[in-house]
Amino acid sequence: MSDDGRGRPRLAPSRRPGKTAREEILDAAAELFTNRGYAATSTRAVAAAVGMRQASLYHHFSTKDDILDALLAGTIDEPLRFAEELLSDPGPAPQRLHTLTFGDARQLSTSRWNLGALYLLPELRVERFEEFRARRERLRDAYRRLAGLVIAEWDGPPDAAELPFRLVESVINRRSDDGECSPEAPWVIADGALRCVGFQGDLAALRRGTTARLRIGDDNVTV
Amino acid sequence: MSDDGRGRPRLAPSRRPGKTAREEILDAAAELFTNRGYAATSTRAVAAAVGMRQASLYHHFSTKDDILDALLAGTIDEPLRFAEELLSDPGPAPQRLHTLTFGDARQLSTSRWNLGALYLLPELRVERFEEFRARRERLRDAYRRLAGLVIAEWDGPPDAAELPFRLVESVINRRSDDGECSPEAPWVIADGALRCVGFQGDLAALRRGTTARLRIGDDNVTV
DNA sequence: ATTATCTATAGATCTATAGATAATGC
DNA sequence: ATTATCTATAGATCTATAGATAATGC
Repeated sequence: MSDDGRGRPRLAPSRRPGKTAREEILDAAAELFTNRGYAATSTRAVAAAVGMRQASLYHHFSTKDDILDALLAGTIDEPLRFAEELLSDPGPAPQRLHTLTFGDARQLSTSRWNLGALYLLPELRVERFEEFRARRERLRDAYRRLAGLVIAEWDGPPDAAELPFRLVESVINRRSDDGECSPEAPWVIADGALRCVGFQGDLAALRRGTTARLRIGDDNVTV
Repeated sequence: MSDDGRGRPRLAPSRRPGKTAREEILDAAAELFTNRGYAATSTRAVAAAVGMRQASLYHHFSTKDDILDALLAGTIDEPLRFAEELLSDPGPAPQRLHTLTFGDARQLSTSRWNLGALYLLPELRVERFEEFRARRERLRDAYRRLAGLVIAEWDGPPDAAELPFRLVESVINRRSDDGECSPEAPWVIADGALRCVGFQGDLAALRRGTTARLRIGDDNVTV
């Protein structure tokens, strides 16, 4: 923790990754919320997983909902930024859609916890989470627009514009069912997204373009 | 209720569809579990939505988990039966996969409550729901096998066998996000599932075959 | 003085059980 | 007698707050 030494010491030693107590709490909450459910996880259980007392959580978060919101916000900001960057990019639409779907599918499949499983929580249908829901809708819309461009270009099925976003989300279900998602899956999903919207060009070329854009293998991976 | 008149009368008049108290409870629970979450819905709330006292639920179900299990079992049995029937059917694989994906997508999109949203609940990861999880895995496996046949036939991507099942599930997410799913969606999903696995034949012909098999428009719709 | 923790607890739940009651069936 | 409801409540939570305590910073 960056606040190391400040404040009364904990009874138990720290047992979570994270530079700050806040990060430790978020890591513990992510594990419990995704594995046991949000409503089913008590603040006491989160505190125990961090190695602190239940009341001490409230020094870092005002309510349990605030913990959930911090987790959700952390998953959507970068994908949304990248999607809107790609949407205003001048390159060929199929390549952009391929890169977006692969990038997001990979992020969802390799993140430490399967936080995407929280996106459909009925608990999010309240004003408190309006901002998160709005950002996710913007991401969904970026997918639809990009897919629409490919559909127009390849004379694909007009109503299929929704499918690429949903194929990417399927990573969440696979991790939920199997505990993991194979490293090939994001590629298969990106290819599948293009096929769904009627693209019949060279998928291998799109894979090369996506590899180049995301600099896979470099240290500069940004997604 | 078929037990009409038997037992002490309720204080409130019945306000749910269903011939029996059990069915009324399941309808109320389905609405609340899907709209507010399972753990977040109290047995008191379910009882209030039925128009009875909290304790009266326990005359029909021993535990809250039993209510959830009854709801889940009711959604999986028929799709599983139909999937395994199609798997052992002698017809062309693309037609069978098209019919299966359309049938299930339509069922998920038109059911009274979006019960599919309960499939990923972390609460289901306990012994109590093992049977439900096993049945759902059998359904998933039937999809994978049928998809594998089409992939072999059309030299499609070997790893895409998982995608049709996930595309069908995307109906759940769309209802969850939008409150509904367009009547065209099941057709778009069935076509998309075939495209994903490399099928490049006549989709319009598959649609006609699916229409015939499911007798859409007849009174005999079985899925 | 400030910070991060701790102990203790208020007040509001929640699930499930015990036993009474008000119908119909026989 | 049987059934389906009711009232009442036990016992176990759960979230959040109040106020004490044990560190470091100044």
